[in-house]
Amino acid sequence: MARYDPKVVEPKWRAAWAEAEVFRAGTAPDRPKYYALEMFPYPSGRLHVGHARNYAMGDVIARFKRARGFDVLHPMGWDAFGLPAENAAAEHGVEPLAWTRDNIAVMREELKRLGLAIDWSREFATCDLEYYGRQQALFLTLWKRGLAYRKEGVVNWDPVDMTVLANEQVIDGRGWRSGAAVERRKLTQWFFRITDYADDLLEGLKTLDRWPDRVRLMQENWIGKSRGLRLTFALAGDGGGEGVSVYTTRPDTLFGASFLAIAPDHPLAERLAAGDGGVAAFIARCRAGGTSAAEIETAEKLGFDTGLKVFHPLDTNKKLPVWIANFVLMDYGTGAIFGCPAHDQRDLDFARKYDLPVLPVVLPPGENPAAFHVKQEAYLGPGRLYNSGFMDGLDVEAGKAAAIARVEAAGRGEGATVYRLRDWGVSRQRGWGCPIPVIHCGACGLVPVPEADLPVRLPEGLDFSQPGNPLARHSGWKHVRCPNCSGPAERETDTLDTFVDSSWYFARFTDPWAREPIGKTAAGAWLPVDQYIGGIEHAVLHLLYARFMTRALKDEGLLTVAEPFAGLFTQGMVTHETYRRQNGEWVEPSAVEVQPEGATRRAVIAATGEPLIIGDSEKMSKSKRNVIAPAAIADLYGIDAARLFVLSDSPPDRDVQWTSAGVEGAWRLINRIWAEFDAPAPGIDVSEDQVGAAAELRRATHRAIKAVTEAIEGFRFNSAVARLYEFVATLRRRPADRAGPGLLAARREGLSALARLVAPFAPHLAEECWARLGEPDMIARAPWPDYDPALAESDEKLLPVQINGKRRGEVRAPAGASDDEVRRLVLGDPDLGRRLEGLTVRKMIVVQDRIVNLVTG
RNA sequence: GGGGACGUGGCGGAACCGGUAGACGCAGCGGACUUAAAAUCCGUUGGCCGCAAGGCCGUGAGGGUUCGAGUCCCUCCGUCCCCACCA
Repeated sequence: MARYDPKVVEPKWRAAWAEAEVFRAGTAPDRPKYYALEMFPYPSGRLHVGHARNYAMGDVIARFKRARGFDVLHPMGWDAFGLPAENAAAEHGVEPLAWTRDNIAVMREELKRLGLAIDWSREFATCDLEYYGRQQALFLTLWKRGLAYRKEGVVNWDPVDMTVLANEQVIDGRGWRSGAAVERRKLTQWFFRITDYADDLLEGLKTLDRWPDRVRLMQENWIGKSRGLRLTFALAGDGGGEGVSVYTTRPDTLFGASFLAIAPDHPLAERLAAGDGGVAAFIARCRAGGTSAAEIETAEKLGFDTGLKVFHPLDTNKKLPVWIANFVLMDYGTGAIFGCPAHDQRDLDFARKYDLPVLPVVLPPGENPAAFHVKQEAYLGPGRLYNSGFMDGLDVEAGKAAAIARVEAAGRGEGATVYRLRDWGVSRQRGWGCPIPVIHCGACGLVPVPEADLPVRLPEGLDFSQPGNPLARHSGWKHVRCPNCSGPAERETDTLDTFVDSSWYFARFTDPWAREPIGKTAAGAWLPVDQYIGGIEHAVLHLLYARFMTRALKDEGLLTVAEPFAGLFTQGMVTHETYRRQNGEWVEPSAVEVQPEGATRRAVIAATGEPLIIGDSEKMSKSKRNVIAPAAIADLYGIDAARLFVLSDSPPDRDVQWTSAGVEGAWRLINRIWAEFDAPAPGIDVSEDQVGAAAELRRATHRAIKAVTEAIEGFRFNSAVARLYEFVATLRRRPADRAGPGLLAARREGLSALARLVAPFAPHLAEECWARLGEPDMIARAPWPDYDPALAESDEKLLPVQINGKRRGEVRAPAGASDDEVRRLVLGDPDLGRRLEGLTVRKMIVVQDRIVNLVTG
């Protein structure tokens, strides 16, 4: 009996797959298409088992669908622009391109070692000129369509690194890399007009029935649609102009307004600041405030009374003061609010601080108008309007409608829909990204780089040693002639946010050889992605940007679908225990020995015996030194064991804790499976009834096929692996292989099914088993086993019998037995009869093939 | 502050539609093989009572609906995630 040796078997089959190009997509036009995709990795340098789990999941789907008769597209590439390469360049003086290419080379080999069913012929990196050059063409397309534009906006500015930071790069008000307090700065930046699609993106969520509810909800909240009233308050006195436009979702509380508040960035505030040092100083004070959650939580409400007054739009006898307030945001609504302190907590806090009137206008049910007062808590609940003129007596909803109607009739405003979603700022002051293909000409303004001059190539030899944008510092690159007037001009030195790179790569994969950015025929044939797999951390940003880009490209006629990802699965992480020395230094798991000690365990450094502190199981990270590399596992047990383990121990959308004992369990399974194929005929139990044994084995086989198939389809890989364990245990019991053609055939059927059921999880092992069965072709090309539903069911059921809901016995009944049959069996059962002595059966509930419950009086 | 998810043995988890709670794995315990150990194999393992047959309890806590609740409803406790001065 030959021991299974993954070190020999695994490379052999990987070479065979590559040689035969089994995973090449688009080779079977008669088959339906299936596009399986995992979010492509950032080439950070090393693969860890978290990657392995992510790609193993996609691989199970890809291999399963291939076996089920689909022409599967399962590509791989690299999300290759980004900061780590610049950091490496700054710290070690290496070119970002060289650093990235080296990392890709290492990670590609590591990925290949996972034995993934990937069409490697389609591989590309976003830092390839062939990719980002075409992205520049797409940028110009968006610009032409009015979906890209420049505007002055307030951005997160890192004063040390001298660059704009995305919101997600600001952690607790500080730059994630420099640690410097982030400033809010006004800068002219490029934006994508994602807000044009706000409603469409929201509506589209309803069609994504194979997305997790949680992700759809997060996107819905992020888009943040609200219905309300936009109205203008006319300024009293001179200097009035057009008045102040305000947005509210509570027009019903209009009569409770006691002040107007505008954002510090509001044009009116800036106009006032120009002539008043006090205003200017207040605005500066507001800008200094941090944006972290903690700071917002504790931030004091600050206000500045401008001295201006506005008329109440529904009651011109009433004038309201205009304040500048730090809690009003310029980029939501109109950047101005009316304050109704009685029914908004923030307004109330503000009113109490600055001694402004609090007039309740919604009377809670059961309250007396004379007795009801708002003290320190605003009233947000339902009720009847009062103190509200023509709206008195209406409920909140009717009041909203009435107020909107009246304001519209008076020509002072209109019902409006407002979204929380903001346009996507895509400018980055970075040197390692896709250059924005635009030229600034003193005479002609913004000029697109002509198509013939594309791509705009990143220059080599950029200086990353200083903070700021190396493209802007580069001596020659930015100086060009204007394509229009041939006068001296400058290139745009901002590069595109790397989220732009990842918002169309899935379309490029369908035809990476296309001359144009997107090969329309291939994209039309392959998209949408049938199953997309990736981390929950992209629930909003990447997944929303990709949905926007797909819509924009559809409107341009380049794509035929609006939704890029028909199915989405968000996988959990792989975690590992952390170990640290008494002095706090982290120790990597390979140096640690963990021993049981009573009910708990103790960890020591294996070499020295030095005791360690066992920490929580956490996401693998370099800083905590708890990273496990798949290669290390492959050396010990083979990559199939690692694949099996990361898929088996937890549901795929939950985190899984990596343990060496767990991998050893998977390794045991591999050896047990191999033993069945390697030694097909020992172990005889002659006393067994062979006909019965064959039937039982066939039942187990068809049951296993059914269970594993359904588990894979339902993304319950952990359950699928559990069913494999069970099935192998059944085969191992090995009733009698010696004689009886029925039994030998049943066993052969079982082994053939087993190999194919195992194949998505442990593909190398499966190939070896398949070959051992004498199959001439590879299992990678074999069809998924079918099951016979009749065979998967047993013809006799063991029905538990409950008396008053407690299990008290059981009866054997033929499958599908009628209520009456079961009744007779239950009443005729001597054990149950004894239990029912002295009791009257009032009711008998029979659930076919499942359970019986007797209710006694 | 708003929104959401989840609480099941020593551990990871299973139970898909309300129908035998704890599948499968890990760890533990007992045994076989071995001079011995490792590996492997067999058995066993929710708690309590009992020699046994068997009984009682049990899915965070409390209540409800139902013949029947881990699953549905209400209240509470705990953990985690997302968003957040969003008008």
